[in-house]
Amino acid sequence: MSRPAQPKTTTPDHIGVSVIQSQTHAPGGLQRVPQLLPANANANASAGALAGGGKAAKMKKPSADKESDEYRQRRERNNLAVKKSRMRSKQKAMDTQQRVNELKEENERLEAKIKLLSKELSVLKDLFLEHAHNLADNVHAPAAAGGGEGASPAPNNNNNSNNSSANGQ
Amino acid sequence: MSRPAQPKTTTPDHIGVSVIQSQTHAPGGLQRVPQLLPANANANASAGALAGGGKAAKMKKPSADKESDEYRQRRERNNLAVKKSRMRSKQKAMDTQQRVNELKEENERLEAKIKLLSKELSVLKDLFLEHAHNLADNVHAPAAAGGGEGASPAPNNNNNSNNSSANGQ
DNA sequence: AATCATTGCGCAATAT
DNA sequence: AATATTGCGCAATGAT
Repeated sequence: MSRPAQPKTTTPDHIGVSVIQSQTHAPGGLQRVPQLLPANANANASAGALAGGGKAAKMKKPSADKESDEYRQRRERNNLAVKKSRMRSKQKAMDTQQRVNELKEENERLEAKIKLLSKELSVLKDLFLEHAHNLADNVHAPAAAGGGEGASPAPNNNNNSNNSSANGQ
Repeated sequence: MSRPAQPKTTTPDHIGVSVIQSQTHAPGGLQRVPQLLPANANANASAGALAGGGKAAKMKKPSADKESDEYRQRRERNNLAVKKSRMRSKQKAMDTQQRVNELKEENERLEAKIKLLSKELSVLKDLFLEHAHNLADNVHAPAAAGGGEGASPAPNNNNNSNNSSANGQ
């Protein structure tokens, strides 16, 4: 659902206008109070409303002036990193989802196998019990036991049939 | 006084129809200064390179000139929605991860069960084979065999049923 | 037309 | 110093 074709990013956008996107600037909306970050030299334009204190001064470390090459370069690198990071994140999420599907499938497979094995086991057990009974009968009546049911296996095949695994959980 | 304009080198810009986005951030410590600037000031404040004459008039579409109550209100609502959406997204991711763990566990459980069943089956089969041999021996050296065997289907019943774990896939 | 939900994106603070 | 993550707000777009 919602699979926008990302009009941006790798697309021939540009409606043909100016692409101005200077966030964090003074121009129109809110002005942030520069304190920890490089942000000083920009009170040029709409100065009127801003009470930009000292301009043109000393920003030592913050070797960046918002417009500085340094700054722009850093921003760009970061944007790239962010993009990359997010891409990974998404990929990871998808992988995880995939994993779920695979595990679900395998689980079904395993359950099927268990079912099969259980059935086999059940059959064998029945056979086993039946035979045991026959032997017992023979012991008691060595000559010729019940003939009527001779071919009919397992009159008592209901006794076990389910305790295939005694484990509980 | 042009804005940083578009990042020049390999920058993913997007279409920006005179969108001066003065986002303000208020990191813990910094505070945003809600500011009142002439309504129109921002609208076309961008480089005058826009299409036709850039008049600072009333633009209907942007339904609000950045300061409008309407605007702020909408923004706030959206910010809220975004936050909510992202929260959900994260939660979902965590749930999925959780699911993976659960499935993995169940998987192990199932495999253990299979192992157990296989073993049981194996034992029973051995028992059967052994018995079958005994019977065969009896046939060759009938001590008191006689027709007593008529009802005993055992020996040849274990036809297949031994590929317990031979299933492929 | 309005509203909420999603998504891509850039910024800046942090973490590594 | 550099990249990686993360929270946040904006705006476009999808879905109601």
